[in-house]
Amino acid sequence: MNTSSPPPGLPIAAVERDTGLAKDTLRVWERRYGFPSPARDNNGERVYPADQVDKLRLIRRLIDQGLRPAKLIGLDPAALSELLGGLAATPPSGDPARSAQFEAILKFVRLHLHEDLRRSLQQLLMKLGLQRFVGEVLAPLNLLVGDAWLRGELEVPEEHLYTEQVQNLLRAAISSQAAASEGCPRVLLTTFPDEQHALGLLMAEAMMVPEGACCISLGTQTPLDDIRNAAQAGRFDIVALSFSSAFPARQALDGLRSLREGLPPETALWAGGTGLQGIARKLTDVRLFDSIDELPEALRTWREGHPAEAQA
Amino acid sequence: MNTSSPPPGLPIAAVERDTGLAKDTLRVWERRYGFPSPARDNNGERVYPADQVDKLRLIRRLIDQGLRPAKLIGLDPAALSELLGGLAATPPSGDPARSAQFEAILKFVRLHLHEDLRRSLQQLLMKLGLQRFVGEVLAPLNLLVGDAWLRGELEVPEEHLYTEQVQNLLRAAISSQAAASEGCPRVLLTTFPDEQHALGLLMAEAMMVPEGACCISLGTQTPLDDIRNAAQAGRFDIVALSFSSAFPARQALDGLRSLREGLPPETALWAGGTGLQGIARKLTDVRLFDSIDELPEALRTWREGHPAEAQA
DNA sequence: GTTCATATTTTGTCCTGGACAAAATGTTGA
DNA sequence: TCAACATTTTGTCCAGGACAAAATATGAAC
Repeated sequence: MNTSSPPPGLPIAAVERDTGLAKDTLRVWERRYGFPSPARDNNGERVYPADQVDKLRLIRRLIDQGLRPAKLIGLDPAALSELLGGLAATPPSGDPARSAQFEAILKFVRLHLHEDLRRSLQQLLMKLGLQRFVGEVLAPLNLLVGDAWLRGELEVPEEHLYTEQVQNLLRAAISSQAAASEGCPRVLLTTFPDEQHALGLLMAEAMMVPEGACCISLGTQTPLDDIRNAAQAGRFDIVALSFSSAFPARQALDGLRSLREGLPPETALWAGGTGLQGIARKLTDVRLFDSIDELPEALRTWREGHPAEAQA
Repeated sequence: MNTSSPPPGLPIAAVERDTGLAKDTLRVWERRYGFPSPARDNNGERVYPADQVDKLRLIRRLIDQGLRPAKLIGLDPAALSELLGGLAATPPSGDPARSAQFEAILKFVRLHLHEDLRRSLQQLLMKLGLQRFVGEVLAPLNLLVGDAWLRGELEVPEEHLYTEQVQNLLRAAISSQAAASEGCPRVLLTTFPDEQHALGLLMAEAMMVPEGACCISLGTQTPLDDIRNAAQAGRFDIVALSFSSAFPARQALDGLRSLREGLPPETALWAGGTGLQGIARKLTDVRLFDSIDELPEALRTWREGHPAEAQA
């Protein structure tokens, strides 16, 4: 705690880091739209005031939701927040009791009550079992957390706290089930290089391990060539990829196509996650999942088509 | 598997992603040193051949080790590899039996034998207990893996595989110990925004939880302001930060200083990891750890200085 | 001969302003 | 309602100049 100095502002590299907007984009917006309008330091370099960075953050989130810069840059922060609030696609949720539980969990996240958070998730996991926990709790909860994040009700530490706790729970649960080491099919899980979110992978793993699949996760951000090589070297039956909501559709499409070409035809390619929503179904020989609930059945279907290997 | 087309090369954005070298840097090297010398597509945009990207990757690693571009750019890939090999600071390691185990584990990583890898780590964990496992196995093993990675003996998937397995093991072990929820002191763990590596945090947590500390991890990449806010709001006694080997020293120094100023004096600030090696000890009121082994004793020392809170 | 302060080189990042293709949107006709 | 085409929007790329921070070399003082 020290004397609060007048807000000095951030250099362009910090703004790029904080907002996710490329330096080139920040400069071209300034030229084109007149916003942002950073001050300059002695060296002529841009210095962005904190309030402009905040507005940039809001704009960034709206763009990720499909809106376009020209319509956003003129608005004031209040209007932007309102837009974000209206845009959040909170699912109606059937069971009111379950909804109440979700609200309680969200409250724990907001208040950093990590122990309460851990305990309530743990209880649900024990009550429902791993697969139903993922499908009925984590999937909707992730949407709720995503919406709250969009609305600005959650900040970075809260989102991180939630992710950490869920990760701890899932990894522990998966570990305890993973006795079936020689399972079938062999599934390779990972994400493309620009995808940082690991929860989707863990959830997929949690859905498949109880079915007896042999899941090997490479974590996030594996280069395409490496995915291809690892899949062939490890004789995997299925390569599974996860895409979170803001992943650029084109990149996903191109990547999946290219990977499909590079993989042997007998290797299945599965992809899921909210990032694939509006994707053209033009992909041949790639299984797209609208919901993580489809995974167990997809596994069973795969087994029916591969009776020989199923007992290897 | 399709017909192998002649190497088309990568656009500058992909090279930035793959090598970690900024687009501006790639262009200024080309202007200054004549390397890289990418082809151009119909639109006049750079297209980097794969072999140049490989060389750039080697150069990048050597720069991270402290060498300078001018001396590296002229060398051919073989010479660069040799430099990397000679530079690897493989620690001598005392116990030969332990060394053999490490070699076996490295072999499992190289061959993607994830089940053997999991089992051998698991056995060592059971035999040594969590704290000794981290200090005596993971710490040296991380160095070995880092060296192998430097030399190019490990690629992305191997490194990811290792990280995933260790993470699974540690999270499961920590979860099973974490009964002491109301522990003391309260420790907040995280990393700075440009630090992606999570293993250091988990290892620190694994060293402290058995001592009865209440550890809350925010995972990687928390903005400075958010670290400060979370630390104050959560009434943490200690904020612990982890820095991996290539973290820019200046950024660590500035960040730690700024965080120190922003935190209440009664909140301790601890920092560790190979990224802090050559850092000036000019930081006042920041505890720097040369080795993770120092953590348990540091905790005990802290408790001696805070007898009142120790039973709260 | 070591330690500290000062000069010199190296190096990464920032700048301007122009260009253009890919994506998104609007329009037209079946 | 959908597909094909025209138009606008938008992000990324380019060249080439500039400069401060980091790294290294030089020299003075103990």
